Amino acid sequence: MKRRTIKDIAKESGFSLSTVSLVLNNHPRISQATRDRVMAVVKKYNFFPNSAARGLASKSSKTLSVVVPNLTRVFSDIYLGELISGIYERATSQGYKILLDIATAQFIKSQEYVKLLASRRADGMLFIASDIHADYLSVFEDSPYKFLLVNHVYPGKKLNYVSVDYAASARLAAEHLLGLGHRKIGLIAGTNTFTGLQFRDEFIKVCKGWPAGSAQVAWVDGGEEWSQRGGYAAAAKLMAQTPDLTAIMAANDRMAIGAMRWLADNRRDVPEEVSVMGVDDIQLAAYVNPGLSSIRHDLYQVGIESCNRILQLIKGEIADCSDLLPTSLVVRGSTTRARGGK
Amino acid sequence: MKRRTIKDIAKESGFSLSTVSLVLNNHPRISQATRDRVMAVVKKYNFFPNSAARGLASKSSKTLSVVVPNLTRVFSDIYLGELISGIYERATSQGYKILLDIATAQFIKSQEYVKLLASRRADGMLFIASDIHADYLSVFEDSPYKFLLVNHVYPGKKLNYVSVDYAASARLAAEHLLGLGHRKIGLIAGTNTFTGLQFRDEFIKVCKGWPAGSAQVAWVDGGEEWSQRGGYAAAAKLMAQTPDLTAIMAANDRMAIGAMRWLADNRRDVPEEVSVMGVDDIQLAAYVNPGLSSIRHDLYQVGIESCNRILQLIKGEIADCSDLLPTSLVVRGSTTRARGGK
DNA sequence: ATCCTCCGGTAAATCGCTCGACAAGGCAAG
DNA sequence: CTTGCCTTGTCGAGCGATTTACCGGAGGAT
Repeated sequence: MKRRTIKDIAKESGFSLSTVSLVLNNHPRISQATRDRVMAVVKKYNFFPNSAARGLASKSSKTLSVVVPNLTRVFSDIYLGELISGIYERATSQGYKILLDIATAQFIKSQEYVKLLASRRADGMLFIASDIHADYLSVFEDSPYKFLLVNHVYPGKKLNYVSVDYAASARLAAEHLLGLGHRKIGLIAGTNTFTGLQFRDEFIKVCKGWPAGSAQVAWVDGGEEWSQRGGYAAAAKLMAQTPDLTAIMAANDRMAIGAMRWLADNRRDVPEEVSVMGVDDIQLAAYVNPGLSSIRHDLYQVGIESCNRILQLIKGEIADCSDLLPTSLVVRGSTTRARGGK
Repeated sequence: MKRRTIKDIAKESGFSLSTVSLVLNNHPRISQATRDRVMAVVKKYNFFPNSAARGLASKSSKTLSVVVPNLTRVFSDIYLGELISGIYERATSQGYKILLDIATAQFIKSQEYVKLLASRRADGMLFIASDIHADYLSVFEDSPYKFLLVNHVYPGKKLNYVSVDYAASARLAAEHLLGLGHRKIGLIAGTNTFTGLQFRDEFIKVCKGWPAGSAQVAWVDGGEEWSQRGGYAAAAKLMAQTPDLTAIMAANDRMAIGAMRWLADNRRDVPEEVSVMGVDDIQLAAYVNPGLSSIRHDLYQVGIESCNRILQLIKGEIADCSDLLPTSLVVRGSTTRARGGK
């Protein structure tokens, strides 16, 4: 079975090269009759136009680059799943394909992030892998490349982004715990992203300034990976350091679940002795015992929106983008009124 | 900043178009001196050759298509994470990029799976999304397209595959439980994949034929998604149906964890009353309480191996491929000697 | 009948790079 | 001094589409 080209289709259908091309691109210029006759041949051979040739001539690859963080086994992260599903959904519906990359040391070092766009392998880039050391992203400030941070921000750099509003989440979480009377709160923070820092700072700020009586916050770092394991260790550290705290707030659900696990292993009842709260509202949050109170982050929606935006940037419909999406409180069994609270 | 081409580099460096091309492809034909002078200009402009043009001229996209199943939020699945990480690792080291797709209804219906290869958008396809209804994959039997099933098999079709040996896993699991004296076993099976069926059949066969006394196996379907939720429901059904069983075997860890959850909710002690066992040995297996006994499936390795194979197929180094990778038993706290057992 | 629009289709110039065939120059051997 | 070979670089013909400008003919208006 020899490889066919548009030329073969043209010959067989009796029309010109250009006509076939126009048909393949649904150009209105072509009459229905011609269209049908050409398509019959296309179907007959199950012909699909060469995409490299297409890309070369049209100067567009119809491809989006998606860069995810280099966590050890990265996709285990539910967080990414939602995001990518959302992106895929939008991208596909617009005829775009997704090129997947992991932000490994090698990826950064070899400048793959700019190579992808410079070589036109991708028309735009959705970057989910940002952290506070991603200084190399400066290339994209005022560049002609279409670039967007997904669920991240980079204060001080002019970079497009679509993200959940982490400061708002911090506020919701703090208000929930404070409202339950908690005044000694342990915070397991993620400090390797700007959104993580925003969350921590805002959370502490709200606790300090609470009208009904300021609360103490002891915070520890939950580790680079925001993992269950990290949350487990962090809880241990927190409880050793401040044995009398009545609530633990973790910057994501996985760390919160790790913390709950430590508390269970050490015979501390949740929520009777210690309330625990997470962020993201991953599926598993409803499945642990007791159910984990959380802040709902609709990452699927962030994926959809990010993709919408990057496509608009590519089409030139917008010049830049900085969206913050709202979040909401989800109360389950893991948080309750502080023991000994008023 | 205007878009540069290889021609600009040629002009500026004083060499011909072809020379620059050869330099960029590390062709040995070119002397070090020339190479250096050309590369200086390339670096100066941070030039990256247009990949569409490259693909067109070289008839190779240096891209691999990876197709994952259409579970609701697909990447939440740890299973896939390992696989994709392994694939990415290999692919990248060989200069290949990864094009990601989800096997949605639309994907199947529009024949994207063949379009990707026919349009040369990808040089080969790694298909992780197979199930027993994937009949459309017949296109790839004896086709010129480079296609490989990842961690799946398709009895009756001549398709390349690299998979963990599910029958061997079934044997290991059965022998473990039987060795602990279990004679009434509930099986939560996955019946929408051939590997799932192989596992079920082999498990039952070993139980029936056990030398020290054949065991009864009651099996139920864990659902299409092999999820925690499915495992939970399946456990309920199983215990209602056969209240006196002493062990539950689930075809993957997530269903096993769901089952454990049901047992906990219904005050049945694990493993004292009911032993529970899973398959895959996902990270979470060590994190539940008690730790989940499982069969270790090194999916990362499957990813690596799959990628190796598809690259060999592409290069024509091999003509077909059917690899089964070994598995091993991991004993944790969730399985113990059957109560009332001999 | 003449002129002017549309309408539907086509010719041909790209797009930016690869690679096999060819050429020039240097050097060793005959 | 040829001849022949080796090394290094260049020519130029594609690769398979897109897209702009052009063109012939059918109607409609004058």
